Amino acid sequence: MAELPKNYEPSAIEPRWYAEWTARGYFHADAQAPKAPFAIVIPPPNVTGSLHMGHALGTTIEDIFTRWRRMAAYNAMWLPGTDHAGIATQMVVERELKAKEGKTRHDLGRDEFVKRIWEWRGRTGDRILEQLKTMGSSLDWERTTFTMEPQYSAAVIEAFVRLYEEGLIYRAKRLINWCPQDRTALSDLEVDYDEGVQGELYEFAYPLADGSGELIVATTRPETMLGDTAVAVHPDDPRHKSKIGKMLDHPFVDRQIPVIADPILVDPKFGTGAVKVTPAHDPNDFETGLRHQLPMISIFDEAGIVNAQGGEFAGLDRFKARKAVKARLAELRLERGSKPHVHAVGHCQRCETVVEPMLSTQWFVKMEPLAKPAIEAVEQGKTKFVPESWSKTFFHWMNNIRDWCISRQLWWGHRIPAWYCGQCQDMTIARTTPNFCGHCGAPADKLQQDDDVLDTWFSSWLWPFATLGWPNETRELKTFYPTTVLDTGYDILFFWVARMLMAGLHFMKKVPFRTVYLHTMVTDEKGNKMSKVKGNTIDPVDVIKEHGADSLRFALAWLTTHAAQGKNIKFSIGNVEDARRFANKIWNSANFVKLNLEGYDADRFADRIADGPDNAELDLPERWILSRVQRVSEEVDTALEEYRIADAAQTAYHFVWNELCDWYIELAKAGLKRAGTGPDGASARLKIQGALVTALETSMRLLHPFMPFITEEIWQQLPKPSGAPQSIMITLYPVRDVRFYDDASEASMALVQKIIVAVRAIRTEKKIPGPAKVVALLAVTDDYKKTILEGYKQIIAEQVRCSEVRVRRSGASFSGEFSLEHIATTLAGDVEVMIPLEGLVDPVAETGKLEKDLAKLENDLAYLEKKHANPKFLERAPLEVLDKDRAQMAELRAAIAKIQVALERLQASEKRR
RNA sequence: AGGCGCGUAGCUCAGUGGAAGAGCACUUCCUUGACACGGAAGGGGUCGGCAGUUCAAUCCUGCCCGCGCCUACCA
Repeated sequence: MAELPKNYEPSAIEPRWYAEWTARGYFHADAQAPKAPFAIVIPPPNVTGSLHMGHALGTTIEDIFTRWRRMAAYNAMWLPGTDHAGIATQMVVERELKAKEGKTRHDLGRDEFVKRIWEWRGRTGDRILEQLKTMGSSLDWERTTFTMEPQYSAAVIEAFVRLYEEGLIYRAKRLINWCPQDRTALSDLEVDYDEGVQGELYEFAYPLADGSGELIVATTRPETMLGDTAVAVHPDDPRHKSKIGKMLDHPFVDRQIPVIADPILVDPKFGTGAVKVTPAHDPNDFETGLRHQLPMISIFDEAGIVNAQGGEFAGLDRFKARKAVKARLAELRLERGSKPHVHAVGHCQRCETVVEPMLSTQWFVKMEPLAKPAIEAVEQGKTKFVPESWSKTFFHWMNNIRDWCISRQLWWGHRIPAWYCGQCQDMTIARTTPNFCGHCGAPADKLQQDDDVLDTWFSSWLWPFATLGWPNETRELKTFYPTTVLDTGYDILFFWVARMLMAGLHFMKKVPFRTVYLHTMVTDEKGNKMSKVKGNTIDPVDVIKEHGADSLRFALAWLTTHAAQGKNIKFSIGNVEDARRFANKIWNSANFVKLNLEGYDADRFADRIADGPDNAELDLPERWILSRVQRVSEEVDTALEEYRIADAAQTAYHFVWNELCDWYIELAKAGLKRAGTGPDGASARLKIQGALVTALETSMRLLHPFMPFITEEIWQQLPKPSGAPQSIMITLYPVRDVRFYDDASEASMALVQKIIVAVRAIRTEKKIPGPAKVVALLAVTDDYKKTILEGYKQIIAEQVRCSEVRVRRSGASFSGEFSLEHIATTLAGDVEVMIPLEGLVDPVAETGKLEKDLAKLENDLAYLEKKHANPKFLERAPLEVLDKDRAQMAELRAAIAKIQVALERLQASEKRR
């Protein structure tokens, strides 16, 4: 058999297998298949997107779950798709239009511009989906969905119309978040608050109209005074009480405004105790305006420029207006000072422009009736959060939910299905373009459709069922809804997860997913958010090119613990390099196995272990490794069931590296050497080869969800019994086979390992070079251990490269066999391990070392004895603890006795000298 | 301001009511036919501080000190 290349080269393997899997249709799940369903829908990346570490993490997690369940014979379906991403996409195309043609979207007009976006999409394709393929994602590509495609759009409109008919969608003039740059409304969630912006609290005076004085107000936004329609004071504030009801002169516009009393808005302890009220540009003032029926005067246009209401300041940008207003107030001697003030300023999530609260007619979803069932569903455990602590955050937001502004003044998106009649002014809501006004019957040409489109999230919240054919009652929905797991970053818990729960319960009457797995954010190694501007990004595409998708995936899986809130995955390329070393280790272990398969017959070995290990006449190392691989399989499977991804990955890693490679392969080398190449050794060879292949093959299946490519490549090359499947993807995931659980062999092997380590430690300590042959003497306390060690002394000798191992009962003397003054001694548990080293052992140093060991053991024993001298402990501690302690004390006493014997021996030889 | 969470080996992080673990880094030795992207043997931690509950606390409770995140309208 050809030797594999020395180092693993992922680039030679990964694309080939992905193509093969796709061609064989392994990723596709048949909705008719008579298997238990397992479904995940991908959080649809933006069409404009390019693969970043966040996608890589989510993809890795989702593919691990999907492959794992697929291998457990579930009907595993992982649904791909992309989001039209309203603002983001429109911005990209607008920028391109500007750069290439020097035009704005208004130059083209709406229809032409939307056409250009579709063209752009056709040109760039779904680049992000192609990138997901390089990750090894086993997505069911036949089900790829785009949120703007006709079928999906119909679902969005259906949802809108139903909610409207149910009275859960309404159109109203409200104070909303407005982005003057993008010139659109934003939902509350789309506003990011910059905490702690250093600003100023500016004070100026409004003169009382009756000339009886003035009222000083404090504000962070002086320019909004152009829209003031009142000044509020606290009704019980003695400083201002007398002014309530009086009028104030506005210095710049021809208007008098009242002094009103409002205990909600005004905190008398803050500022001057008087608050200017601008109902059209501040949420609190808006509420105050409603309470007092104040006029609401908008002073900005949609670009944030002062409008005609601003009198002499009309035409100025908001920030220029601030300076101008302040300057004029100073001129008029109305300025009353200012002090530094730290406050929060809202920015547009997309373009970072300071958001302007504006009075505007928009569409809203009434959220409370939708939130209630979602809260109940989570309370009742119909959907579970992992980690569980996120449910608290969820409840907090859901219990304080506010109506959702869903209209956007964009061109790219699902246009609101509302038509306004030019004849009767009434509004018609319809699933398809109406031919007549629903109210007065006016013909279509009198109808004008609403210009606005829906918030992108209004389409995404339908994702788990709209992708499966809703509103039609499809077989897909029946099979795959509710989906099993939703995996996403915690950053979109409110944007997406909470809203999907609400939509799913409302439209499908069932939760959209059983489990929400919230993963953390990936940051750079210092914990900073990765950003192109900062230049600290790690591009998964580059990482895959250089190190392979398997390494990237394994690195991420290794780091994916149940992360605490507020903690991120600090990622560096070093993590990938570590994973790559692991891939290389696997590769070379497979190489070793393949090089040692002379004459191996997989069918014969399969027959041999068909009834478990007892009838197979296996030796200790084989019984041990086959037992271990089963236990590890159980551990990994359990960890995945509990969403402990890092634990699963690390458990498999440690098995492969530390047990299979470091121990079993070394034991197998010796075993194969012993068996030789002749016919006499055929049976012994078969058992060892079989154990090697079985352990490695099982490891490949265990690791396949984490590292799909390398495991497939190696799996393909391993000999398998006839009738084996064509691909590792369609094998069964390893589940425990308890017949191979072998406590006795594991215990024996643990003892053997302990002794091997002890002998090696002596050799290292005494600086005995490799080839030097030594004899190891073992003194044991009981016959059972003596029997075991007698049986495995050859194995020990092979592993520590000594010429001979002799075992005696403690007390039985080795004297007469070796010169006792030159023996190095150490303990492996309670087994005394001695190596006679003529001329290499300094009796004084050896005495010192042993005394140190003795002191530690005595200290340990004293601790336990003291504990056991406490009657309350004996009375209240559970039996297992007592037993464990007692066993430990027995072992300690035996060990102490051994050291004492060794010390006496040294002293005796000292005397003789 | 409220809520959630974190503080464990030099670094990044697991973990458990019964005298602490991993990866990387570090020290010494080893190119013996799977792998130097390797092997062997090691060093290293009063588990943030103080009190309490308990037979027993790194783990539970309270307070304190540092730090992160989320939500919120303080002019």
